[in-house]
Amino acid sequence: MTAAHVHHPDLTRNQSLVYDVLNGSDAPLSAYSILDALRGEGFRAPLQVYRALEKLRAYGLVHRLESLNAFVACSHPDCAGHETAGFAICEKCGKVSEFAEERIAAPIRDWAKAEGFVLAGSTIELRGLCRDCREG
Amino acid sequence: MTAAHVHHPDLTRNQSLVYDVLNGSDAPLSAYSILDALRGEGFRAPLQVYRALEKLRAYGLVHRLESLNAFVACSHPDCAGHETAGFAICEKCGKVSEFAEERIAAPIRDWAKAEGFVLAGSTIELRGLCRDCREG
DNA sequence: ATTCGTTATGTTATGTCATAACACATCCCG
DNA sequence: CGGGATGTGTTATGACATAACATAACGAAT
Ligand SMILES: [Zn+2]
Ligand SMILES: [Zn+2]
Ligand SMILES: [Zn+2]
Ligand SMILES: [Zn+2]
Repeated sequence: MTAAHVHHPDLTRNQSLVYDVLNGSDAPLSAYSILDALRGEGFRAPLQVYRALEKLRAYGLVHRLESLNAFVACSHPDCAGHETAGFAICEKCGKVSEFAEERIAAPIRDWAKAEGFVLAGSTIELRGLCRDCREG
Repeated sequence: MTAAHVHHPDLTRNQSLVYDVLNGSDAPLSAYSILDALRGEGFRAPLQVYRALEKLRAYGLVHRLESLNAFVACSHPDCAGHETAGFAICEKCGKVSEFAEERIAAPIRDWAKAEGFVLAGSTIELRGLCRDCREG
């Protein structure tokens, strides 16, 4: 566990197990990968994972990557706040960088406002090569 | 068919059928919905739809909405060009507005450049209420 | 016109991701 | 104690996507 989210509303055993698996991975994981990682802890069925993920996402501890059907632990201290986080996904090594740039979020909010679109949430995912993989 | 994509590399029969279904819909459609819509034309299996969709996406005629697992016809004349299109999805009526705002795309490219991230593609999807549904 | 590579198609089976429905347990508060 | 809210376990099912193989259509080169 990194230092990012040490403090938090008490997690249940299942939620904590799922979070730790995600946080210990350096790439996004599918729900079924998490399930397999936790069979030794007694997990048997997908719902045990999905229900934990649902809560962890509500707490802002975990994000879903829509373009991968996979999940990552949040890398920011308080992500429930910044609702317009984005993700840069390396197609070679699988690593994901989460960013929360006001320079990117603001024009999106502006566009929505001008269109009369009531913004409830956003998915911003970039695909490409991270710096390490570009140079390698 | 709108006037948007009248000119184009010849589509095969399957590609043309799939495109017409998407273009005639005012909301995104799943691959299996398209399949059902085309059973009368002889479609029997998901791959017939997925293969057509793959080509249509390569031509820039169709986009995939990752957050919905669904597909829409492009609403721009030449979408193979602008690689950073975004979509505003109304959670009430299902309508999707495609936008290609330089104000939004530019800061994303700038961020990638500064990070050393080689941008290959992007997913930008907004959820919320469209103007009509907000007022209703 | 025949050959041959490329692209499209048809079909079956399988893989991957996600949720419905029901039962039982636990916790917290009044 | 009672009773609602939340968490859990389990089985079954639904929704989305692709692997693998066979056949057909097309187009350019000989
Ligand atoms: Zn975050
Ligand atoms: Zn990389
Ligand atoms: Zn487009
Ligand atoms: Zn609407």
